[in-house]
Amino acid sequence: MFNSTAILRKHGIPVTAQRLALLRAVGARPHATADALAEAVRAEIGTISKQAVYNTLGTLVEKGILRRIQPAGSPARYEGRVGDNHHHLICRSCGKTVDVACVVGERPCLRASEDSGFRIDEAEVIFWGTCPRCLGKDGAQQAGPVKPQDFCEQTNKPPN
Amino acid sequence: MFNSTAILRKHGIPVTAQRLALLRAVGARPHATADALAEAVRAEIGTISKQAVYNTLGTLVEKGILRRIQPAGSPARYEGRVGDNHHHLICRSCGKTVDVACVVGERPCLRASEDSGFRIDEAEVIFWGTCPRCLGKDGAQQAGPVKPQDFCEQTNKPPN
DNA sequence: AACAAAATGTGGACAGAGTCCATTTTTTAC
DNA sequence: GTAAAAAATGGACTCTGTCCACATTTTGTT
Ligand SMILES: [Mn+2]
Ligand SMILES: [Mn+2]
Ligand SMILES: [Zn+2]
Ligand SMILES: [Zn+2]
Repeated sequence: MFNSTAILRKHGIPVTAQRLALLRAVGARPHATADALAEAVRAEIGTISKQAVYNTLGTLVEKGILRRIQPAGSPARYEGRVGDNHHHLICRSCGKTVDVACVVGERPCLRASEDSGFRIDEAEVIFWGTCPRCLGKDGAQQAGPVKPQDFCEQTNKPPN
Repeated sequence: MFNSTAILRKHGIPVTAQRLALLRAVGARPHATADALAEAVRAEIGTISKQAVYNTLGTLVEKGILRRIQPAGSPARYEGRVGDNHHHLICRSCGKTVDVACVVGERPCLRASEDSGFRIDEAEVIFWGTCPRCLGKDGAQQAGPVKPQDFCEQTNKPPN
């Protein structure tokens, strides 16, 4: 109720109920989609427009307050863990997304073998695989992929 | 006129004019989008439906004949360079995409610091930066980003 | 070469994610 | 408290990609 306010003020961003609620929602649901965050905010303050969600998340990402990741096959996801240049590990079957610490820390953490004259500022790494739940108990692939909706505990949205 | 045919036959995929044309189009335009490939095919054989494009590219990716990459902020891109697990370097300003050799070769080429019980099969790496053209001559950022359309030589689509 | 079954291609409706825009409401600065 | 600036709203719209029913082409078998 004041921490988020301070963050917005510090960055010169006008403080609104929608922004505060979004910031709280992201804090509670790392790697959530814009849509999942919108629903979370609606549950808390009643209503927020799709546009306010996108505008706010966009602004917060620009200011470096949030981080946006856009894995293949998924809408964008947002998280409050910024500044540590960590990476992600995503289940191909159910979409479960977990953080993976970067051993280097600062970005870009990898060096490209040839830079083709580019000035490289980031090395984005996504590890793809199958999560423990989607693996059979013996490590074999289960019959059908676990549907994302079957899965998430807090929301009935694709998990994480 | 026979190489692509052989590839399809080898994988048990029925040979159609659309598939042959798509395969040629991808060969000539690495990292092109489905839409750009559709236009290229239309220029060559007159017409192809959007659905045939998506179905065929999907099948070819499944069979390992093509590779699909889905960088943030871009529609999917396709390339015929498969089996070498190379990575990509993308210009944030204009979208120019170039291959970066993987020093390891086989995938997953990176080890995650903790696997959280996942069975990891791929480490996807995208280097983000600014291409030589989008950098000023002294390395300073230009005033405005170069629009993708201003850029590509062969097509008037977003480059590479 | 001709045929039937299987697989593809086609066009058009539709869906998901995100953007644009005019208008209304809220926040900020004085 | 007021006025200017910034955000929020909601609805139209765009861009990628998918679904579906039906027409056409490929295959592989006579
Ligand atoms: Mn994360
Ligand atoms: Mn490539
Ligand atoms: Zn899973
Ligand atoms: Zn560029």
